[in-house]
Amino acid sequence: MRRKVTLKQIAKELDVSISTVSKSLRDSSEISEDTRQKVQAFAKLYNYKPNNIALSLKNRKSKTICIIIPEIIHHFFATVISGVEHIANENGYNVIVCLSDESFDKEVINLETLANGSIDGFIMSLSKETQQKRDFHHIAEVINQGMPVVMFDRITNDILCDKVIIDDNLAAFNATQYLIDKGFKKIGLISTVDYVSVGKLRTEGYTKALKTNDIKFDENLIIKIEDTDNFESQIETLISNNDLDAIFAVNEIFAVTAIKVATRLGKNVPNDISIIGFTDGIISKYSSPSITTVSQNGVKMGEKAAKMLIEKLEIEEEDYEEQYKTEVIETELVERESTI
Amino acid sequence: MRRKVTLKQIAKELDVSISTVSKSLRDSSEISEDTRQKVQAFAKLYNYKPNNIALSLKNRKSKTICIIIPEIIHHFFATVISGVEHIANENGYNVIVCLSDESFDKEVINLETLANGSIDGFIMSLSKETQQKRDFHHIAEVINQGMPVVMFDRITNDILCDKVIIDDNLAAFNATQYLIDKGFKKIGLISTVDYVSVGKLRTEGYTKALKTNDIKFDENLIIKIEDTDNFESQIETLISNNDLDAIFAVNEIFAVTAIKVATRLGKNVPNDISIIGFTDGIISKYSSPSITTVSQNGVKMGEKAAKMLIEKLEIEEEDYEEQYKTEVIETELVERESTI
DNA sequence: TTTCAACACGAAAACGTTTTCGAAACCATA
DNA sequence: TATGGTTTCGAAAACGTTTTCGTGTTGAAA
Repeated sequence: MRRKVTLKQIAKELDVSISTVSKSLRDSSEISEDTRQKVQAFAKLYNYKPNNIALSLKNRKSKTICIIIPEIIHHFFATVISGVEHIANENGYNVIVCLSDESFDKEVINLETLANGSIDGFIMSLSKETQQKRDFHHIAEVINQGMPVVMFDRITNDILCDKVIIDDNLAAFNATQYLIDKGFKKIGLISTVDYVSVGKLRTEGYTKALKTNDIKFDENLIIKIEDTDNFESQIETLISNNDLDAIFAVNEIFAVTAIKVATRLGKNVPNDISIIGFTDGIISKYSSPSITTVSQNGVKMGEKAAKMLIEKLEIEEEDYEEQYKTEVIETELVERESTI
Repeated sequence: MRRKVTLKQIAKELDVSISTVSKSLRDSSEISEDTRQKVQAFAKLYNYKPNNIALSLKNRKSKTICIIIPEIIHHFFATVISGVEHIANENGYNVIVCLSDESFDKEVINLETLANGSIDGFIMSLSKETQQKRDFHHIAEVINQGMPVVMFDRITNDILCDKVIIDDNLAAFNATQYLIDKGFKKIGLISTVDYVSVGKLRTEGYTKALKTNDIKFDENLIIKIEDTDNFESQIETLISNNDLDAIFAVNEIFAVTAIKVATRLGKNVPNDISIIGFTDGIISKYSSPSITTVSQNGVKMGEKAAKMLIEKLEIEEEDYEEQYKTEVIETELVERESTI
């Protein structure tokens, strides 16, 4: 177990100065062909690699970005990470992944511990708790310190920064419209509580589609799920109490559970009831019947977010102008077997 | 946008030395109560936080660990990350996530770029390509440089290091035995090609169970899937050409696809054919019928791996003795609807 | 022989910490 | 007053780089 070799050690061995070694390795013209080769050969022999930490300190940048997500188990977030990682790697950046576990406090801690030189910028999606509290001072703080932040998916308008989202409202509108076009009138909605920004937006899209098509809005056809424990019974109540033509669910889990419950209640999907989900993950793909769903393309979101962040990081200090963009990623309705 | 304040700046403002500031902030008894309070108040006012990079350089450790996985989209790996992150955070470590995308080259690059001070240790699961090439020099190298490595799930015996695995062989044996106990004799196996270590082990467990119960081993009942593209047709051939009682699939995707194909072929799962999968992810849980499967508990694997790594990192240099453990995580058969 | 550029290299600062050691300044005791 | 022990602080080294600037040596031209 030999320790990593440093410039100093090489310098000592070859009886030259540290500067000479450094310059030789960087092919500086200041150094004679002779010593340059000697140094390079020696460095190669001992497998010299510059110490990243020292470089970070010197350059005042770490070439590392951090992505904070509420949950890694969600397929969507995993795909976003995948996209971020891809672009980051292409540009020589590393990715630190932090999980907030939907907790405000963990989000704060993550930001605080990493905003001290460890990383160059953040990509983040808000935790449920943060959205509920509407307390964003921790984010404002890191931005104020000059650290770029890109928010995605679960964002807030209270913070000025780059954002990448899908048009949740429009996507939900289109999904609902798709059902309406099939001739359905009694369309149920399985959504989340309103403080989850995307849940609220999707609910609004659903409502708008109904209104646009002059379909009576019925409060009873909507359930908003808070905790993830006993939502199956809520869905069961929804389906058995109303003779629904179709259901729009704001995520995969809700959609697949709706299918399961409907089937158990003796309804055939899609013949008796059509179901549309949101997020095109493995559940939608492998469910039977497979699920018609709104595809968000998490990979593309991650890639876009990473690109925006890195772009901010690489512009020179003097050229910097405070200007924020919000990118909207296209969604797509993937038609499968759960709709007629 | 104010830059982060440093010790030097505080020292200058208060007209004391850097050492005094540093000591004051660390509550050194060398400093008088007076100046200590003065410095601390000032630091708090300007929200001073020590620069992590500088600390890393000084302490020669980064308090960061890296986990390299083949694919983040796989639910199992996501759960492992979750476990690692949890334990790491508890111990004040950050987690860098790297994806090898099942590529040998990316694995090498990840190891090389991070093994230069950026991180203190690795947790990794081998890429398919690496397992196929059986080339592990890159891992041997970082270990040789004194950097601890913990391998999990997809491991190799060619490298000496800490490992955390499940007993794939035994788990597969138990799953097969479970089917045999139900009275099934014609049991199909959907596995991966042999160079994927876990695939091979699970195949062996299956074979052993048959042998132990004096059931004739039939080559035709086994398929080993290489690429993930057209495996559905292979499964279809398997099911339609043999009148199977049951199927053991070595992962979720294969299991759920088997259900889908069997259903399409007019067979009822579980009444006509029972199916057991491997990995207890969302697919198994939300499939209809839900899938009886071997639960690996990725979270526990990740936690264990992280614990082992951090333990290695925190022992003093002089107490260090080269000694490696292999931890086996218990598996569990989760009974659901896909078996009779 | 003197002068001057070109060449080859080294010293030192800088990035932001922590820590060791030395040195003033103060007080109390002999 | 001389001695010695505290108390309180600062200088400097160290972590491993890169880079600026200075300096000594060489060779050629005057």
